[in-house]
Amino acid sequence: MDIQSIKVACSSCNLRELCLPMGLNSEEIDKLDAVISTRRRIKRGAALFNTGDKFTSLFAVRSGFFKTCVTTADGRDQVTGFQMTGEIIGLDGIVSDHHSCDAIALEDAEVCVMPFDQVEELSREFTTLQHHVHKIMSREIVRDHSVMLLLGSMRAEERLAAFLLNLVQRLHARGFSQSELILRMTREEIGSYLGMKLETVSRTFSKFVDDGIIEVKQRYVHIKSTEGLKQIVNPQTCR
Amino acid sequence: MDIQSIKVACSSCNLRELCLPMGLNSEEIDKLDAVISTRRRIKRGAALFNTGDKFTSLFAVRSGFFKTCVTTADGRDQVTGFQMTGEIIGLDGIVSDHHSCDAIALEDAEVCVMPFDQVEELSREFTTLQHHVHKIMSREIVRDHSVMLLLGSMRAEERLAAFLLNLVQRLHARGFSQSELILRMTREEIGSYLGMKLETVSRTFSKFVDDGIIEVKQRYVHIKSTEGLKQIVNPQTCR
DNA sequence: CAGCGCCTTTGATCTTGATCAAGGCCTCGG
DNA sequence: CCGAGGCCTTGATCAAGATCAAAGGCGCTG
Repeated sequence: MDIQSIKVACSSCNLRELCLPMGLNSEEIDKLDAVISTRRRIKRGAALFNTGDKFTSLFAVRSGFFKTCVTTADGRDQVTGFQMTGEIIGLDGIVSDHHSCDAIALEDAEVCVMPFDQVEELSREFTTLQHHVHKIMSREIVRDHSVMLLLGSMRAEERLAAFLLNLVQRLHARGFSQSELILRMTREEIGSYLGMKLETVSRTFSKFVDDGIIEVKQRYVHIKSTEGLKQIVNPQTCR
Repeated sequence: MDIQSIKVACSSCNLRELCLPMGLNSEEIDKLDAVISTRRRIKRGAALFNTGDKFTSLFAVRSGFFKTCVTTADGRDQVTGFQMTGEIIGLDGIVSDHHSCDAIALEDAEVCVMPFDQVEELSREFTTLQHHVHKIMSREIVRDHSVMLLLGSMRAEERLAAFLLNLVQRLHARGFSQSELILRMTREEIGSYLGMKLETVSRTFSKFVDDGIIEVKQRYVHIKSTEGLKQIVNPQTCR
């Protein structure tokens, strides 16, 4: 088993500002430390949880990179999101006490385990934490709506441009470059998320390169013109 | 203004089993009655709220039918959901204190107004209510993921079949027929939700009629073969 | 009851992205 | 160092659905 009994502490975690404890005062953080008592390591390619698993905890990504995906009866699957450091995984499990998607590590990763009954208990005590939990769930809902917009009414180039802008913006918020990134997922996984085939993803990357908007070398991407990408997403905000 | 100071009571509402108070005991329901003190009437075509409006309350649909939709800078929009009796609208507003979508009544409607700060206050007092609020948000997240699956990896016929099955199932849970329904939305709105053009929606309806799976007369739909629709959604669960 | 406007249907054509296919590159293990 | 397998790119062709266009039906309003 990959459960580790490492003693961990939000109070000394440099991700505090990104993660669940955001905005809590020191007394509140001390209490939260008591709740988040374990971390768990996940090897690249392994599942944090699978569809149907009993839901007990939320997970905060401490390092590494995840994808979540849902699967149909007939084997098609759809990546529903990519999660990086500081993001919360597992909200899908609350409604039915069982997870409704798979969460797979795209590189060796570590998560903080937050038993949900304890999160609820502490939420009743601290308004700040309660409100923060609500915001995290609401944020996921708003994000999902924007993915629906992307899938329902954008063309392939627009989708990929929006995807790259979103990724680099989230990485930038974590202190990484605004213009360079390493993709942690395959073309096929990008395609699944964006509702297109891997060949189309590859071709669209090539087109952006031809147009001088980005440079690509395998998983490495250098965004030469953020403006160029923005214009692809919003074809003429003029009018 | 369409705000009404009608005294309302969850305790005497026949939608109790579908709505927020689900599973609460009588003491808890009494307290909730104090929170939900107003209803609001919305005329067909009018907005319950618009993108950018200040978020203060969640709304429970008491009668009527709504759509929610997000809009891009350049004017394209995407229907993100249709809400019927007993369903909760407004969760998108929690994260930023402002709504991130429009909620439009598709027919004359009435909603119960639930000031969110009071919902949070009561949630701290009652574990049942707290857990129920979490479940409602989680359910929305799971629903959104299944729409992503639909938009990202299904073909037009599969999407429409899945849409009809979902609608009729929700209506059936409210005591309506399992095989007949009146669509409250236009072909264009269905198309926006399903990521296809109104002509394609119309053609796909016609194809289902030709195949003898449904009968359609304008907004009226009679499902002659639920099995037929299911087989379209899951092309051969055999293997 | 007539007329208008919106919604819907259907046909013809076109475009985007899927599919099929082949080959190259990079990584990792032996 | 070599070989195998996974991942990526690119080309050729095809098909689903978009777009353009026209006409019919229905309900609402004056």
